[in-house]
Amino acid sequence: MEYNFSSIEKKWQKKWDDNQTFKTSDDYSKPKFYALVEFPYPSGQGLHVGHPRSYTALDIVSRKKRLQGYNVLYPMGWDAFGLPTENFAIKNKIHPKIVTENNVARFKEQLKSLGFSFDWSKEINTTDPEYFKWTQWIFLKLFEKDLAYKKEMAVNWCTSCKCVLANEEVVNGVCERCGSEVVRKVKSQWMLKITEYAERLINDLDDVDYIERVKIQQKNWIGKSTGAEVDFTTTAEDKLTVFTTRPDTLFGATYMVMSPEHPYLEKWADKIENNDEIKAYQVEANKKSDFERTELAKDKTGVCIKGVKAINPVNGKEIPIYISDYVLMSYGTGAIMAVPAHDTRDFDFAKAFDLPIIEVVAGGDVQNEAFTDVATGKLVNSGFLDGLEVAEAKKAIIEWLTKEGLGKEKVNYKLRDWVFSRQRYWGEPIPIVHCEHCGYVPVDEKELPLKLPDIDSYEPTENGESPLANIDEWVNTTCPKCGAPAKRETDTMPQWAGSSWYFLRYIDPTNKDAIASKEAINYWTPVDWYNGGMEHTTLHLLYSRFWHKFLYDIGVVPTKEPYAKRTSHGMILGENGEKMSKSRGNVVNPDDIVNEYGADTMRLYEMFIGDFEKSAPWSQQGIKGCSRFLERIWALNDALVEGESYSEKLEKAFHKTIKKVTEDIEQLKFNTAIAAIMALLNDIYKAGKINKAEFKTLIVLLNPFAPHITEEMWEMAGFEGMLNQTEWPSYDEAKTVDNEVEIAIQINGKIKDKLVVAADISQADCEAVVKELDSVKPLLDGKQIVKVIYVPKKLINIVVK
RNA sequence: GCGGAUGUGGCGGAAUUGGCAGACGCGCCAGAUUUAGGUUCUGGUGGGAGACCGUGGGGGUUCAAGUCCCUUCAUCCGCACCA
Repeated sequence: MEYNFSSIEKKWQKKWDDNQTFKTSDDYSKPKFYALVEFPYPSGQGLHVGHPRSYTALDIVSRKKRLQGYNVLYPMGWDAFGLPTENFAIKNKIHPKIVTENNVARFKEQLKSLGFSFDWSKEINTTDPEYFKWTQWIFLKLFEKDLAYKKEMAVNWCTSCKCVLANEEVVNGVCERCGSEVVRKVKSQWMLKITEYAERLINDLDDVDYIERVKIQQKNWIGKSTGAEVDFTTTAEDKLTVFTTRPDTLFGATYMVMSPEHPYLEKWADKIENNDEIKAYQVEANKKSDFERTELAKDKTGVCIKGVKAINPVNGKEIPIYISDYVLMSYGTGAIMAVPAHDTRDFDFAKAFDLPIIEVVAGGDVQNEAFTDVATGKLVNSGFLDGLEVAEAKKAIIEWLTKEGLGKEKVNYKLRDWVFSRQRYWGEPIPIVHCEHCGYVPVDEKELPLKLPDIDSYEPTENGESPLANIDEWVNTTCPKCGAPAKRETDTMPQWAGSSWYFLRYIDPTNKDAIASKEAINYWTPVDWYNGGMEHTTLHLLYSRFWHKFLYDIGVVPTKEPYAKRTSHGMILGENGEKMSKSRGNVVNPDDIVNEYGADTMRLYEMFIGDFEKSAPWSQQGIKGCSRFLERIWALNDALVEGESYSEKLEKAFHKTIKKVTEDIEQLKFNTAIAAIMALLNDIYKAGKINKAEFKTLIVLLNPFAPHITEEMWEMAGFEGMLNQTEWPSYDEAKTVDNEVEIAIQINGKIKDKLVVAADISQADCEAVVKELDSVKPLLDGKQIVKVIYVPKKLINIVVK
């Protein structure tokens, strides 16, 4: 009978649906396994071939875990708020809600056509008011705990989206989404104090099983550095405080630099003699975006402040103060002490402005190059620090500063607070009311969800306000506290809000009284295995860890970390090895593959394509190999025989394959698991027949990868029930070991021959046999045997002289 | 500049972590089946006529190196004046 994948796949997809085969059990006595993949943004383009790579991987894990007796939660939902939908809505004059519905319907159909074992009864959608009610609720809790605040600040402003972007959303100076120019603009924004969690976000990485590069990337992003804050007195009254990681070099500070935005410049205006020059520099600096400032201004520029000097607290020396845009207001204190001898930037600046360079750590040639090594070298020209090593000097100077009241130890982070406002319609409304008397007042929890009003125009206003600002009847309300007329917050939340906690909602998606029931949360958290893209490491993954820690602090969740294990899949590239994109014309549509080869082949190929964690180019030829493999599997229907037809060799091959596949799936090595099954099939073909027990084992092993064909073959062979209700095969360790092995015979490390021997042959016996071989004996003639290395089951190496 | 990876046949990729390099698949070659093409099946397939040579290049450690050490080159990704 022909392998008609199309009808087989439809048949089983319907059956699974009708029977709710993959519905998660409420039996909390069973061991649980929570498998999670990043839920997609339902874009108008439909599913990309990249999506199924992640989904298939954890579908394989989920299906295997179910067969192993776990209660598995493998859910799917929609991260549906966001700009592309809104832009499409504006352009085509369709409500974003409708656009979302259409896109979701398409995605869902595509996902179902691939046979994923999602529990669709747990489906969620971030744009559903019953969902975002809880997104808003979490925001109110953050507000209540002072972790949400409003602040006037320079923000990244996308000129095309007319919207604020988080730092993370600005890539190379342009908007990550639309590619338009991003400029700086001062606006009042809602912020979340993620910085308050910086230390815990670093430390708790020790307790989770994330792939190393994710941990490293998150740590780098948070950017912890330990140093000291030091107060410099000035000839103006104010102390100028700096942050430095090298307090040990304090004696070498020959000038100071303030950021052009430093508030002291205004304050000191009457003491500064060259205000015009400074103003001009500020204007220049302000014109540049952050990108230009860092990208183009490698040559140091700046202006010396005339009329105010600073005093180095360690030696009382008067030193000049400059302003320069290489010092950022947003990091540390907005001012630095400059030690040109031991910092490359300070060195460049000192050279440009002809400032003195004083060596305080010996070991370099500081007149020609900054000496930044901290591991070697001892302090010089540094008074009481002389002779100490850098680490000792750090300790000593911090002690001294603390004692003298001139400074203290200090930790700084690169991580900034999270800009949480968007001037857009299609997002969760921020549930805050602004009252002239009471300030920012939270909307009463009972009022949630605070829904979006239906409006005709979703365009942001020219002055950058949210479209909601135009809806008077929505904006105007009363203060929940004092009852006076008040105005609603018109900004909405960023797309990251809904995805920061979605894995909790899957647990109990229809709960009206809480994010999820306590019992369910206690059972299901943390997520056991979360797979997603590397691009979400510093955005979604960090944000959701932050929210989860907050929810832990307020007693909503029982675990400090949301995800016990995090892995990441590589990209699927176009056939030409480049990233798939419309403009490159190398996009592969998953629908076409499913139509031409079937879902099982598609799934198999995406897993066989290469190392799961690395990117790999698509190949139309390669997919044929997987299609052929399934055809060969299917053909076994005709090779099926009754009774015990085991050859011992084939039996061992089975046990080895069970072991390999079982282990490989856990280790993300899907490609080699499939290769092992292919090799086993080759062995079966050599035998020419297969008995029922072997057949059963084979199709169960293959089932997680190719669920439709294996269910069909299960049914055709007359096994009981559905395959997905059976058990994962076990193996006998003893039967994975061969009795006879081929070992390599080496003379001086070069292979001269191979020999089949009993696996447990002794070295002496083996040596005796080997030395008499025709291929070996002449080579030993007249030589002295220095030693013999024998590695059981591997090789024997005779070293001669 | 800093951080992270990667480099193995014509191609995608394996290699139990120091022990027979190239599993598995694609492609290719030959044979069988077929009127033929396609499909399918069987066999072969790193290079070299050979001794031998082969995991980006060079050096080293070792009985033994894709794997460890030093050095160098190339490509990709992330961050980027973070004091």
